[in-house]
Amino acid sequence: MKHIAESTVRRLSLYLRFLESQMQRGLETISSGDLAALGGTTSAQVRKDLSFFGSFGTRGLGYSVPALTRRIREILGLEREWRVVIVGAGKIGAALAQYEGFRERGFRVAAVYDVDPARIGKSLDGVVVRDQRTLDADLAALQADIVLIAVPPEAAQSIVDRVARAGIRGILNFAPAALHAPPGVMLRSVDMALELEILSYALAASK
Amino acid sequence: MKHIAESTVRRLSLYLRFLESQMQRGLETISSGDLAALGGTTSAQVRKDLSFFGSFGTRGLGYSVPALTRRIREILGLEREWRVVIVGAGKIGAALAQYEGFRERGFRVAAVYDVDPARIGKSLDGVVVRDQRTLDADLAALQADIVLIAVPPEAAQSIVDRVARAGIRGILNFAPAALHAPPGVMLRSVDMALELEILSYALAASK
DNA sequence: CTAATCTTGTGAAATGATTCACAAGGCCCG
DNA sequence: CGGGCCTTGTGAATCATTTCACAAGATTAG
Repeated sequence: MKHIAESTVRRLSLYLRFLESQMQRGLETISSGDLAALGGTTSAQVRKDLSFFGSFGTRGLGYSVPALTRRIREILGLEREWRVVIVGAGKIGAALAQYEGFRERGFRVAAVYDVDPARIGKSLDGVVVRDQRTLDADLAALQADIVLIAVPPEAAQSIVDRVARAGIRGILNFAPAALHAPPGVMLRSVDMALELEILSYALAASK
Repeated sequence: MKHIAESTVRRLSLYLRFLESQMQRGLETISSGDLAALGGTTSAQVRKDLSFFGSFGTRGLGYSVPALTRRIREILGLEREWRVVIVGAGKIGAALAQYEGFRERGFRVAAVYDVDPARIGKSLDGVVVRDQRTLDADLAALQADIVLIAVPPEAAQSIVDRVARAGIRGILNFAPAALHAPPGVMLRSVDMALELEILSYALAASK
């Protein structure tokens, strides 16, 4: 299939959120304009986004809410459950381990790791923190699909290298560090301080 | 000034990180190629990014690390301290309140709010959780610049409305909800489940 | 059945971002 | 001091994304 822009995938996720909330209200159909209003975009953008994957709408009427919901979940790969391993059980790692939003959307936290003996053995919402030395060996048995990195920035790259070698193909990094992954491994970063700096720029520039 | 793309500002933040680490090592100058290698981009991109704000380099030599560091900090509005208020003291809010990365980069957590009596009064790294009912009235006295939203998704929009009315012009939202801010208010969202869904898409599509 | 009204799907146009390519400037060595 | 070697700064070209605009399909009302 042709390459799809990340911005398109991001919007599909948003549409899905909205569709799910509309489904709960029992709405049967929805137009591209309605979907656009939520996402802060335009109806043409919505139709173009969907058109990359086929044509799911009915002219004159709009989209079937249940059918489009199902189709987007399928496109995003959300039919299945994804098994997530968190590395780092500090403030951020612990908060992620207990975050409801992951479970709700089909991401199951299979294990949490740390190096600190004071943290190892503690339970976070039913998941016991394990010794990071066993991480590499455990990954296959855990059937882990995705690794979340929540360790100090100087330790982050070595985690990427280790889990990539162990066959992990998806990594979401929360450490404020610029990391590099080998080809075939998808690495994304969420950098909270950096997001604040973008706000800082905007506030300072608009003065 | 001409409008600057968000992707450019994002990269400037990354360059700054790298420059600061090079400064500690005492390096005097750096080339666009070196900066590019870190950010996973190209030397032309680095030069173009910087060229929007002036010309700071020396042909044949590169950029002065201290001078470029200072200049980027200035561009991003980071010479001053920004006062941040966190709304919501649940798992995520508490983790954000204690996050080192903010303090390190000049963002000072001035106050934390919650509605839950069980949380109000507790201390998070020296900041006492306050009653959310006093939020609107407190904001001016706190001289808050930026609000971080870490409340349940259904409560998030009303926080945006309240703090915008109180004069806040920068908001960073961590709730998985599509929010809308009035004109003149900069609103960004960090949606952790959505980042996982983008990974999910990539993993499912590459099969 | 026809007319009026919606709303999709999609080429084409417009806009935006990145990459290319090279002249110009500055350093260093002999 | 002159030649060789780097590296910047920047128009122009390429590539990507968004917006426009409209034909075509589908519904509803009379």
